[in-house]
Amino acid sequence: MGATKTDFYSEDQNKLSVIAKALGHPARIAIVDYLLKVDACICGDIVNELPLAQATISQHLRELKNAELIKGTIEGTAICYCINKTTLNILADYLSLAVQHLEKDKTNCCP
Amino acid sequence: MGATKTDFYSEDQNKLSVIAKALGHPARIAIVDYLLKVDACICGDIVNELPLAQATISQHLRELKNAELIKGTIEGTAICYCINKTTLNILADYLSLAVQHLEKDKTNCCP
DNA sequence: TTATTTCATCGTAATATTGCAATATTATAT
DNA sequence: ATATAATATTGCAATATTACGATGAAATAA
Repeated sequence: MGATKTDFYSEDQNKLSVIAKALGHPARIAIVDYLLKVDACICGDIVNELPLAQATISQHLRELKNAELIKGTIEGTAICYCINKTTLNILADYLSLAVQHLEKDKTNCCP
Repeated sequence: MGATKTDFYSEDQNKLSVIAKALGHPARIAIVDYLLKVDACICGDIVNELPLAQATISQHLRELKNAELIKGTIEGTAICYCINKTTLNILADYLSLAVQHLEKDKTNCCP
């Protein structure tokens, strides 16, 4: 056991969970923060920003890329990463709607 | 190896990753979806909604509670769960700001 | 060609997650 | 007190994640 029953859930649910999971590690939040800060697509100086080995950073970047949260293009010797707005939007929209829905809701149980 | 270096990251980064991680499983997205749908704090009929054993659901609920994404109060024999708007807001706000920031940004590298 | 630089991948160890059956806990009903 | 109902916890097996050193691949520089 230990394998997620992906088949059962809706596409949306699976997609949302993949995006959330990719953000579910402080290093990857830190990478996103950094990419937001430098605004452009500065690349692997991320290694200098985090206390992790290059191999580990590369692995985290791959997970962000698998979740389509970042995209990257080869730029000479380096690689240029930047945030994929579209994917970030999917989760952002879901949460906005959820919060909005809760805002309207009067039932204030579970104090 | 295999233990996350929590110490290095900011409180915000850790908090955000904990929330995202809790949403990083389709069953837990499905639980949140269900809690949003029923609007009130209907409880453990969640077991009938998902193809998982009661023990597994309980475990997922515990993780959502640890991340403070849901709160619950004892209601007779049952327990009444509902979404914790405050926590959902933390991630929602972060993503909204990120998207907003990207909107402004002209640099459209990484095509 | 031979470095050097930059990033990716492989192999491996430590740890965490997922899922379930079995059992425990807690409150209500009889 | 005993039974029932709803949820939690425990123990365990399967799998996934995290992190790193070592090595590989590709482009540039010497």
